[in-house]
Amino acid sequence: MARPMRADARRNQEQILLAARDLVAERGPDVPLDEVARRAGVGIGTLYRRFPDREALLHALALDALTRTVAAAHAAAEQETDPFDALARYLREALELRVSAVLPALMDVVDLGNDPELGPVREKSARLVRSILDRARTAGALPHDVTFEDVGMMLVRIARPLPGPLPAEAKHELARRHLELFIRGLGALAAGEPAVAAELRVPG
Amino acid sequence: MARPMRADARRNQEQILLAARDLVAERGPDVPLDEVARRAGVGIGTLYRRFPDREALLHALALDALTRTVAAAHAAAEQETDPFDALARYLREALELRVSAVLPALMDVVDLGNDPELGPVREKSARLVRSILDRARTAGALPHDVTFEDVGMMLVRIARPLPGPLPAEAKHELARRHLELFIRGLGALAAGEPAVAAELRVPG
DNA sequence: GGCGAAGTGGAGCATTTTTCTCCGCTTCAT
DNA sequence: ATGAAGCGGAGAAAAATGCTCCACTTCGCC
Repeated sequence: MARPMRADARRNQEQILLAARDLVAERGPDVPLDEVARRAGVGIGTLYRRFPDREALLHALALDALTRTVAAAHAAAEQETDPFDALARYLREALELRVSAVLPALMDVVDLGNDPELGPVREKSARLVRSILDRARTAGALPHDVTFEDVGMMLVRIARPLPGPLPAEAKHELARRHLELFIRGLGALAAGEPAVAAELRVPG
Repeated sequence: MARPMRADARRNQEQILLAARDLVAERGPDVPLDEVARRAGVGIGTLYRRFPDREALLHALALDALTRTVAAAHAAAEQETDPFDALARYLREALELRVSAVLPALMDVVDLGNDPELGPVREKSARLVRSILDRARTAGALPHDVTFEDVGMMLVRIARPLPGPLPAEAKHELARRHLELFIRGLGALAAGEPAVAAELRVPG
């Protein structure tokens, strides 16, 4: 039985993951580990104690991101009655969590699909998000030719911090703005589509 | 008088810029220069002869990208009569040129604004693109609250290659698809807006 | 409030990566 | 045919990064 961690150690571990999340989102999976340690406010030795090497850190980061995605998708589906609102809510929450900036950056390094620990969580999150999308589409709130992959990738594009001199918080504010633009665009496209609902109704 | 370059030297210089363009777009401004040389099909010595250091190369790359942007904006404005078509055409052409992937990557390293050689070209391109946007907006083909910066940044988001295992060409194909989605979204948003044209007409 | 287990930090060595020079050989253009 | 221009890439030098190790500090239990 693993005995519980000491309180300071847990705090440090959380800070490390948080720092890693931001730095990986901004600068990719190769960011020097001593920078992660510095931003987390711990020594490099502490980082290496908790995560024996880069891969261990990135793996933990991926698991964290995926778990939060599942929770966010769940919350959005449960708490919003309107299908389009549920979709919008999920997208906004995913943006705040930075998952769509972190996970793609990890893809080159961690095998999200086949890893025995990450794979199932990833599948679960995909299933949940897919169902949110399907519901929106069935309700006529999403264009028919916009796929799961399209939405996911656009979210990635929007979530990835732009290069440039702006402080990180300003960049994130812009990302929020562009996400709203995207959400509005989806809604407008769906609204302008000729309804095909008739074809879906049971004849007679 | 600088005498003209030997034909093979010119070819090599072009190949180097092309290779740098793709690699900088994909991997940022820190890509190892010998990789650039390899992709260009030249020796590292050749690269260093033409561009004494990394900054010289990136500077040349920026100038090239800006110049092409100006040409593209010009062509779009001249050759399309419909204002929205002109905007769409400019966006598509900018995507093909990779300028919106390359220039932001250079921003951290080259001062596009204040550089005496780059600054003016950049201003010219901004002026042209702004006018394309203004015309589209005046024609009611662009939502009012979507700014020059919004469009530019969304183009950057779409143009930057996503991380992941896909070959570069597949990534670019996806970027094209998402640009079309963006263009359609802009159109749909504008179409759904209450017309304010009345306010702009001369009273009486 | 004392004690041992757990945790910490960062100097510094090892390794890898990247830069850039140098020069003997090749190619172009006249 | 010739010489000026160009080429390539080995390898020395420098920079970036990975990671260990251990003297010191802190926590949490009694």
